[in-house]
Amino acid sequence: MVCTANDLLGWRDFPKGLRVLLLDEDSSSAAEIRLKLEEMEYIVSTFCDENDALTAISNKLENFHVAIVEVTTQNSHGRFKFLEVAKDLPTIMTSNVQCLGTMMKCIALGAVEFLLKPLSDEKLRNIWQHAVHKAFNAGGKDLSESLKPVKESVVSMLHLELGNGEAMSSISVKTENETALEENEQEHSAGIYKYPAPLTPQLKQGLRLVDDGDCQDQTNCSSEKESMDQDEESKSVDITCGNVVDENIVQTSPPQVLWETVNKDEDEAPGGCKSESTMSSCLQNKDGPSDSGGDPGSPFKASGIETSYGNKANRKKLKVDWTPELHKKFVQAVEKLGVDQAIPSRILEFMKVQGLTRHNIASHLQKYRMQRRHILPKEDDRRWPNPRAPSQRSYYPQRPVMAFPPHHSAHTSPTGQVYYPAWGHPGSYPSNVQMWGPAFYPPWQPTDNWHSYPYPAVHADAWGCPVIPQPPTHGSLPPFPQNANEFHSAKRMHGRYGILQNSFDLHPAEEVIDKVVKEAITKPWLPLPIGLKPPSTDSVLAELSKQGIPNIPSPIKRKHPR
DNA sequence: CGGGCAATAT
DNA sequence: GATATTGCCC
Repeated sequence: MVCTANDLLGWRDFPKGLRVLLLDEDSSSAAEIRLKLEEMEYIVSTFCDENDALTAISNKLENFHVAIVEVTTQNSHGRFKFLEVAKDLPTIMTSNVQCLGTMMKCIALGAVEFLLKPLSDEKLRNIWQHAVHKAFNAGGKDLSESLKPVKESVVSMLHLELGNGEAMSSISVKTENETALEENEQEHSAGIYKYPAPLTPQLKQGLRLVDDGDCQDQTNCSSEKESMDQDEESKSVDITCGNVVDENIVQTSPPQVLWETVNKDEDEAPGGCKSESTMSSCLQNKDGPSDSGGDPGSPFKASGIETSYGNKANRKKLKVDWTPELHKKFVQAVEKLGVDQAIPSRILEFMKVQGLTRHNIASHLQKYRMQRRHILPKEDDRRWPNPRAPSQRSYYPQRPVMAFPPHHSAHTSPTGQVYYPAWGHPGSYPSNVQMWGPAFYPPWQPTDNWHSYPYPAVHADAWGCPVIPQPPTHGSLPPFPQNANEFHSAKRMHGRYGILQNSFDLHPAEEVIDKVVKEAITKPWLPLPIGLKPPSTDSVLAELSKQGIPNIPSPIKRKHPR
């Protein structure tokens, strides 16, 4: 499946760093446009003279990703020429006058769009689409150099496989909602080439909208009823709803919101309208500095979504989509509350996410605990071969409640351990792969094996798993793979693998390496010390078996019979 | 009512 | 198969 325009619509801030050639004889107009573009973080090169522009293009086509060219009745001829010369550069024509003939000719000559002046923010904001469109439709061969990075970047962001165009998960890709968090993101203005992912901390939530649902059950983000709590940081959960029957995308312009289609085949039962709705968090955090350019319109200028999909007795289940952000919030809540206090209702209260129900939380909590149970005991087993002698009643090691700072670049727990957020910073969440791991590590955890091995690449998992500070030897490494390309397990292993190789001398056995990699791939949530041989479940079992312990109680089993 | 777990659904 | 929802028990 190929990436469709729909997939791209939400990347509102993608264009940062995109280079725009602006050709406009009207200097004041040019200045104005330039200013706007620059506010949007495009990089603008202004030309008043057509020939200069052409020269610039011919010299360095790769310096531009998209062009905006003013056309008048006087200069139209030259502009047409420009279009022909610059046919590899997505060119938007603009003019004060609307002349159908001119428009037609421009388009015919390859202009991607004709915009009437004045060029509003709206018009300008999305000009990047042409670059992306070109990038994806020009075919690898004649794809101009300037657009390749664009393509790569987009591919990265969409978690597509590069190369063979096997854009696998394009449909399953869920855009992540990112609170353009308060922090320190690397603001390389032109970073698009280097760090595509971080570049888009502004990536806003993607909401899957399926047509025809009742979106407005209890939880609609649009529900203005008792809107969010009076508080300042409430998020809300947005539910997309509707049946899975064919749906068309509705592109709303509300900032940070992407309505994305879920093209599921309706192989569903004919009669039974299986309306699967998902609720994804849509941070409409007012606090967010995110609204940089803010949408001119109301932050929530609902465009039809709620209105058109609002009714329906079809009150089907709203499936909560635990986006990383939502999850993160959840984890934070749990951590803040402390394990003993972490019960659904409190978590719910703490999270302040509109639309979430206690049940949702409970469910998630259940999974969360399951994961912990699955993971921690295993690590414990490594230390204490006899799993049958649990030292604690609780599966959740107690840890002092700690107050997280509002930002997540790093947290320091009372014990001095440094905690990192799941993915470097919220903006760089590279995938929709949920990573489950312990939110709390037992105090003992980091003290032995963990510390002995360099493990700079992976700092934490989604659960806010603590990580050790970077060893000096790897101090120069980035906090986390910054490249969204590394989104899926195999690739995410890159970092680990690198470490692995570094510690090759410690464990030269290739099988070991393979095993480690395999397991790491299989269980991406495991922040395993790579230098250390991480036993797979099987190997653990085998080892235990060798030691006379035929099996270990399944962690999945209920704690106590009912 | 609400927590927690298993069963069920998607 | 993983996740989320439902159902049921306490």
